[in-house]
Amino acid sequence: MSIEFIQVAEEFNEESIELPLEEDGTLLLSTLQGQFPGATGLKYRNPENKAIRGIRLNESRLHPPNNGWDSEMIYYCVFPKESVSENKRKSDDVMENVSKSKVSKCQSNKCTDLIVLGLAWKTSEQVIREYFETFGEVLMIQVKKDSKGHSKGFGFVRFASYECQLRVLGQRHLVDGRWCEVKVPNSKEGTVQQVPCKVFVGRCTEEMTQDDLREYFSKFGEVTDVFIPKPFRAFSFVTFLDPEIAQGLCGEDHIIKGVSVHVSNAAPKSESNRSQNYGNNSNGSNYGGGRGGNGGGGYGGSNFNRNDYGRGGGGGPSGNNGGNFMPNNNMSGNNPNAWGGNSNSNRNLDMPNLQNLGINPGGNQNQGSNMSNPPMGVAMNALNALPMNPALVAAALNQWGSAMGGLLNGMQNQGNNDQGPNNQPWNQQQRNQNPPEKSNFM
DNA sequence: GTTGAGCGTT
Repeated sequence: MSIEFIQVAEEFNEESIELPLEEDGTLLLSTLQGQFPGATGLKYRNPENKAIRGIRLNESRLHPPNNGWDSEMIYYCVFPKESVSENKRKSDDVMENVSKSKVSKCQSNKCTDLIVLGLAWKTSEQVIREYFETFGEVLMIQVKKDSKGHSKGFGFVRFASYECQLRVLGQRHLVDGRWCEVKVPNSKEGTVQQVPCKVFVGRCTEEMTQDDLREYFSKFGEVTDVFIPKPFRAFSFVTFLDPEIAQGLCGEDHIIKGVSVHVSNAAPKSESNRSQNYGNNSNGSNYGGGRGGNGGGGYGGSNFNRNDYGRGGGGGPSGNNGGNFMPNNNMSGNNPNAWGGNSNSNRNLDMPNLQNLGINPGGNQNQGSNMSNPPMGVAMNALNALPMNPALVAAALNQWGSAMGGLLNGMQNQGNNDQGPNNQPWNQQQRNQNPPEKSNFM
């Protein structure tokens, strides 16, 4: 009666792989991740009502649906937001291109220790290692502990390849039942030069879909995100896995669907542009920046539509419009001046989120300093002072924004409101479709 | 035995 394998595919319309079940009928998450690095769960289409159903996940085991696994069914991987679902394809070529290009002279693609925030107290280095090894070779895992040997809830990870580092920074992480954040540590600030992954694509037409852009730009390297503002605004953002690919495209014209588009840096430009406002706090949201005070909330009220389960971080302090940024308008006169105050029409933030904008809300990289978390303008000034290519500077912001985006997407609910018993995050429970066992967390 | 923003030799 029981089956030994189930069919799993990365995406719809992709070929499936048979994955072995355990004796108890569950599928180990590690088994899944062995074939699909970065996957955090499974889903399938319920034949009865066509709805997508999630597979129960508990203690790193995927449990069969109530009526058991169906050997005829294809189960599909679930990836965290911003996860790269095409890892199997382009990554090798990308890194080839990169390593053969101008990168080596620039230390931007060096791995650094990454801080992992939000670990469960219980989580061991071994468990963390097993998790991150699904992304690639791990050189070091460290959990910081107090004198009694109890975890402080954070640690460090170091990858062997920069590609892995990029992937990991670009998403959030479910480690041992907790959503964790991985960032470049503050101590590395300024040391690590991050390069922009995101480009601005100007002169887009309304006919260009996300898929069109993705397909077109994928030939240069792995595309991890395509953002098209709605309503239509004649530009979009394309994010590549590899920043060098992104850099290489900047300044170029490309023809997509017979239309010439212009690629430029998706980054804040100069001081002069910075007084602009991303618009409208009409829904109470705030793209951060502006307040001179602490680096706390500011984004709490934002509505990140792309997140299915991380919502509800009730309104952070509204950071009254300081420190906002224009995308780089200098390259193409065609970039619509769209960020500025138009926008009562954008009710629910179909505007790009922080990540798409490449913005570091609240200057969080300066935590722990006495700089009172300067708004971006200040950060930019500081960065401009560095002997770096301004494009790379912009990129750094981009990267930070990325990390922050992950934070916003993933961390919003964890540990604040609405937690279950024992401080278990309900969002986790929702994902698991059942309340987590206590043993999951403590 | 509690905690949940943070930033690494212990």
